[in-house]
Amino acid sequence: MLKNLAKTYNPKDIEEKLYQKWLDGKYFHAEVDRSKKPFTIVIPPPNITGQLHMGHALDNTIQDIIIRFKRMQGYNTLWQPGTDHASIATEVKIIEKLKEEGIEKQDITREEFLERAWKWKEEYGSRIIKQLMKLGSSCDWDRERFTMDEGCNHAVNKVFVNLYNKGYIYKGSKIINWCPVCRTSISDAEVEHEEQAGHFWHIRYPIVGEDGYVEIATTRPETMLGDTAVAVHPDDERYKHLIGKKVILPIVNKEIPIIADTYVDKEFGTGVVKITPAHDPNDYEVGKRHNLPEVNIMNDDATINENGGKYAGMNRYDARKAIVEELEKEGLLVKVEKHIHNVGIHDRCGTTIEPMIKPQWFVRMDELIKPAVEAVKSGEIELIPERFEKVYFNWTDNIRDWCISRQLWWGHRIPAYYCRSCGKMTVSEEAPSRCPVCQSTNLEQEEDTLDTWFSSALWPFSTLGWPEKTEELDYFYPTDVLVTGYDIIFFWVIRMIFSGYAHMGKKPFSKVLFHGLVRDSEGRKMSKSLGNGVDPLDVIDKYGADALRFALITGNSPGNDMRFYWEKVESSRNFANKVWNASRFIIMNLEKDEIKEDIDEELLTQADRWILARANNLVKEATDNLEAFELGVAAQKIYDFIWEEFCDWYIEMVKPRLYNDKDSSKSAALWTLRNVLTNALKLLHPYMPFVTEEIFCTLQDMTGIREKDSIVISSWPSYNPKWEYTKDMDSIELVKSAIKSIRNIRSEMNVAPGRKSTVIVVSDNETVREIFAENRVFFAALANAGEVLIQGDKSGIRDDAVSMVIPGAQIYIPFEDLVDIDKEIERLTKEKERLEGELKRVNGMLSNPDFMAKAPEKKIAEEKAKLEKYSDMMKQVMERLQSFGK
RNA sequence: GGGGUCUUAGCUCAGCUGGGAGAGCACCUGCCUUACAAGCAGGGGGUCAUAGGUUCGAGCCCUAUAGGCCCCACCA
Repeated sequence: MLKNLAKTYNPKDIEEKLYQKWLDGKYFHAEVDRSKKPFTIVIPPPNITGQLHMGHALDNTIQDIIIRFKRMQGYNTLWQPGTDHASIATEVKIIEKLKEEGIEKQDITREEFLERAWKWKEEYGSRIIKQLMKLGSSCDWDRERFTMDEGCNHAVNKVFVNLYNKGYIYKGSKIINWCPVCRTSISDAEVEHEEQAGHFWHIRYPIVGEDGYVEIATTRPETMLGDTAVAVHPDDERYKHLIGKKVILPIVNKEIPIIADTYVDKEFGTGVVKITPAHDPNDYEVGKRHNLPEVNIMNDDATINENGGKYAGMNRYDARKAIVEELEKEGLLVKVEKHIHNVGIHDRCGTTIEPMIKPQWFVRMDELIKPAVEAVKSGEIELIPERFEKVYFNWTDNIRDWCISRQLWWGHRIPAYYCRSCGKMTVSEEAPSRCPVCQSTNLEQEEDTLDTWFSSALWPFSTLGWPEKTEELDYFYPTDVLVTGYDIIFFWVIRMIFSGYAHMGKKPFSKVLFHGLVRDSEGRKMSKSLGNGVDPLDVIDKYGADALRFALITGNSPGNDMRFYWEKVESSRNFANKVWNASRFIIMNLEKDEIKEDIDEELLTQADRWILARANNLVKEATDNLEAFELGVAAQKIYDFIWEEFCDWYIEMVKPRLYNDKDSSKSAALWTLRNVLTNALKLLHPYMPFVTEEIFCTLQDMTGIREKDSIVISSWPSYNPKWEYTKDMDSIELVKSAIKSIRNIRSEMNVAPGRKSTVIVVSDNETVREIFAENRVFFAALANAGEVLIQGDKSGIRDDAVSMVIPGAQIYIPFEDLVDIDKEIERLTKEKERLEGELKRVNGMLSNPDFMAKAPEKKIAEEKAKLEKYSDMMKQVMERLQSFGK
């Protein structure tokens, strides 16, 4: 079986097999178990239209790391998965598909349309789920939900009726954002603002009964067709006398009043504003204040309607052009200026929004938002990083009613029923058979559907069974942490929070962990139109899921955007390979011997105790970091430990013992290798689930020491005081610096790699000499030393031997050929200068009375120890220099 | 207009509650050493944007300035 451990790690060979094993083992499945503490995450449900992109990859990797970590810690973990029906996105897809068949949406019935939509969902809706599996996501797939499944539907209707009955949902004609392409209203959150280069047209409106004009500046001349007033500021001396008079609306030739309203900014434009209540939100407000008529001049596709007279049928931009031409012809156009202004566009399709007055359904937010504000203020819900609280409060402080109705077919149809006989409306969860007022059976359901986010807002409890009183709901709710991008804080996070309080009476989650966007290597957003997107599945295909996951997590901090680099994936892949090979080495050695689970601790060497202590320390730190969601920091520490301390130092140190069957501590070496490797694999598992599982299982099969069938359900390593790092383990650090010195000298002196050097260690400290004596084997193994002499003084050392100073000792390497003494002096002088710098700093601190008085004891002690160390090294350097007569 | 955030080695970024500047990649020099060349060993490279301030001590805290990015906002 070991022969199968290839020289390089090949993710393709194992990922699918292992994922299937996890599914078969039901390791991701959670059942209510009151004897264990639950830990729950609900997935941000990906759209059924979606394909896995880097944003998903990052979001789900973070969730998977957390959930795997918690699972190993012994929590009863539930990662609740599911998908979102994505009303507009899906409807657009269906319409596109219909078009390919030459069918327009209006050519088929609602029922036929929905039939096709469901078919589409069955066909493509699970695509993204399969992709999430490739990433290694450990969701409880047995509990997969869909925002339009029966249960969620039930929840949506229930919530709608509840809110309606409490007066929080109302229907009304208000000005809303209209997308002329999608032909639906959208909420404020779905409008993006884009700076566009436009124009300022200065137009004259003739004053009725006088010769004069008022000059108006507008960016949208076509809307004049719907003007019902002209406004000035009440205090504007220039126009005060005109208030109450009338102007003739050009082209339309209609008299409209000049009104006074403080909304007008005297300084801006000409100080006179045309008022179009039906197509501008501000004008709408002005219109309400002054009881102005609202003249809608547009059709749903933003072409001019019959109110636009001869312009009827033109689209908004053609009409603009034609109207400007006509004004010019009539001498009413004063001038045209270039003007940059903000234009609202629909975030889904990029179409310029047309404000329109239409009957729509709204959620009144003022009351509902209160507990959501309080929760974050009091810390009951924690946003990570904290700075997003400002963004959150900025939105809640300026909250406006939420327009929830959409003129779409795909979605939750609003449970309101109109009586064709008496006109009365009934709102109820189930379709009423008769009108409660007139008993007529001639009822008709509201055509509109709900904003897709209406159902997403209920996700944390609808997925757990609400409105049924399920065990799951009782046990897993509130959930623990929500992981999502900061870009949907308004769409989703806030709405889940207020919904949780409104319907459950409890918060939906305790913490929200925000992450940033994954950008391309030049820092641009990945987008289809730019063609700069990197497909996570390509990355997985080339380098493996573990490499992708690790690359996405390392080197960035919560909430910050990051750039995607193939080089980073490559280095993560190299790390996976490093782990693979180190394990291969260990397994190859374990194979030859019989391994026991326990060890006679007497047999452990200093090096063994050192690496066990370092591993123990890592357990503590990585666990702390993970608890605080500092995933990148923990990953870096695990990486450094495995690569440097474990592979580059410990494994190299242990080789002589492994290759010597007579070595009495060989079994201790093997035991330590297995022990440390196992713990390291566990710490790494949340990040790199596949490679760690493969090795973990091989290791178990090999040694016969078995914990669990899978690392997924193995237990998280815990800090063990027995292996605490103690002072005497510094001996290994001392040996390490000696080895580094020898390597350094050899490299600088261009010693041929194969050639052995005699090494003389000089120390007047007996303890230090003992340390080197005990560990002398490492000099040959790690630094290619030949004879190693350990002595108390410099006797017998040639003057031109090259030396390095380390704390408490000097390392000499005599060369057969004469060494360039000047070069040696130069080296020593450089070292002297470095030490002088250090001593100056330390002495400066210690001789500063303020420092001595105010700095903590511990810090002072540290500095004193350093002073001693550096002084000693300095002394040695000086002696050496003096021996050269310097 | 309001708010956030960033400015640290050639590039991309870490740096946890203030206590001797780090990683990956790139670069230079040796090595195919029986786990790994997707590797090993050694090395060069930073006045932590600028200017003040707080502090015994500042990359980290405060203020201002410059530049980049982002979000929110009804100036026609």
